[in-house]
Amino acid sequence: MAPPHEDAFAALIRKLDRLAALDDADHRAIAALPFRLSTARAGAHLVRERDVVSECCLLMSGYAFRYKVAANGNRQIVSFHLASDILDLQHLMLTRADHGLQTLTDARLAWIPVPALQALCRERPAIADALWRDTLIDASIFREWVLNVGQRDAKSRIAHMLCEFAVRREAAGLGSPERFELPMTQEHIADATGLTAVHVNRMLMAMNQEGIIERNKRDVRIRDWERMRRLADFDIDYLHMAA
Amino acid sequence: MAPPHEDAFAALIRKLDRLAALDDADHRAIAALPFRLSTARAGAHLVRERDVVSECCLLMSGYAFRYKVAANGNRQIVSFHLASDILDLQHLMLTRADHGLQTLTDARLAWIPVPALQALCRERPAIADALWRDTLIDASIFREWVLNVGQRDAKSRIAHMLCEFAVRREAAGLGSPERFELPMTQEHIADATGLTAVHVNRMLMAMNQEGIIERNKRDVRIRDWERMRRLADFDIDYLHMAA
DNA sequence: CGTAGGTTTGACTGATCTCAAGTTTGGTGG
DNA sequence: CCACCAAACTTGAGATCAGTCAAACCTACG
Repeated sequence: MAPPHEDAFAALIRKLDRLAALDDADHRAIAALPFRLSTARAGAHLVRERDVVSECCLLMSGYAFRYKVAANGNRQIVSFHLASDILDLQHLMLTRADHGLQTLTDARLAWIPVPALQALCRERPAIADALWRDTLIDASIFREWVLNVGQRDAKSRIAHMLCEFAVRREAAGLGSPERFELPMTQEHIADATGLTAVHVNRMLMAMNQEGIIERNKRDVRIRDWERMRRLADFDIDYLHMAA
Repeated sequence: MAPPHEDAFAALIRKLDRLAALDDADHRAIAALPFRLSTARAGAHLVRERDVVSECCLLMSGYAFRYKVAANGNRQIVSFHLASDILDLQHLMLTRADHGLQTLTDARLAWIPVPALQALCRERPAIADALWRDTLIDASIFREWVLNVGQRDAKSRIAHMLCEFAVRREAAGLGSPERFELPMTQEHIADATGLTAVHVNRMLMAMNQEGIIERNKRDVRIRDWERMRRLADFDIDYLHMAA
């Protein structure tokens, strides 16, 4: 196996290539970024709300999520992340974290100093464009989540979350969207959709019985993607993958 | 009264000044931006979902909102905007609109060509920083809205929306946060909080009776800001106004 | 093989929605 | 200036989706 940081920076470069027109000098500049490697166990807290952050975190393997906590103690997960995602890119400009960041599974991470990223943006405008674009897509996903949590019924919300996960996973080269293993518990799904774990369970059971998905614990197979897409009201445009 | 575009660009410059350290050359570059003025009546559609957009829209006076529509016909408002906000700054990088944009009141608008803004960002990095920062704060607000709609009960959601409106209004120099006139109907509030207009009405009546607010139609006075803040679970940090 | 975390199921509760009707208000044309 | 109209607001009664509480069941891991 190749040194882990080569792998991940390669994945990052592939991803940024899709976001803007990068040339060889851009690729070299990314590969030359300073970083600090670390590993984290499942459930590890990487950033806590209100922390002052001076590094951005590149997820090299595993899964993570961002969340906020309400005064009543309820947790809202605001996004899920997978390998090659830069978590908390907003700390390029906003130093105080407005949300927490936690791993879902064991993970490998590369921490990149914010000043190095800022310098990179100054020197390589195409990279700045790609990163800015990435944060704008992030925002588009949040808008879709506001819609999801605000206007769809329980079953559709869960279906939508699953569709998004399946599609992003595929886009990151992590395998087929038709069948995959969920890294999150039903409680995570509940906190991401504004439901309770009990109700998430009931809805998953129902989707199973209706023949839309086939499920064994965390293992999910989407049996009828078109019905799933309709149930979820899933329109891929908000992910801005093309154009 | 001064020519309207001088007013509004002045307000924009003041706002961007708060987001990054701009110098006189930056100010002049902003003032020199090409633009097209227009006016719109209340309820006018400025951008529709899926439109290909080649101008960014600066709101010079009045109020507007962004929204998405679910397959079941439900509308989710994802943000409210007021004078000096740049609406749809994401179109700097994402050409296809993933949501609609509509006025709440009569409004004056300045449309700035995207290529002019992109050139400005290349030439004046401090302005690029300010605009990027603005879009990141936008995203932070969306995260807070996901939390609001996903985890708070009806009364808190509405209170939170009102707190945010009051604070942003004041920050834009539009008057006191203790008393103001709402530009939106109870139906707009409902669509922003994931509730029905009927229930919004009941909750507003309740807040009235509890002495938290005093209300006459659209006119709102917050009688007890501290109780309001607690009810809303409103923590201003997510607006990233300082630092 | 014991245990903790995760999943599943059941019975009951309740916050919010739906439907429906009545009231108020602001704007418009006569 | 007034009368009218449509939109917005208010109120009530009943329905429902999702929450709560509680217990049982798995199963991976130490």
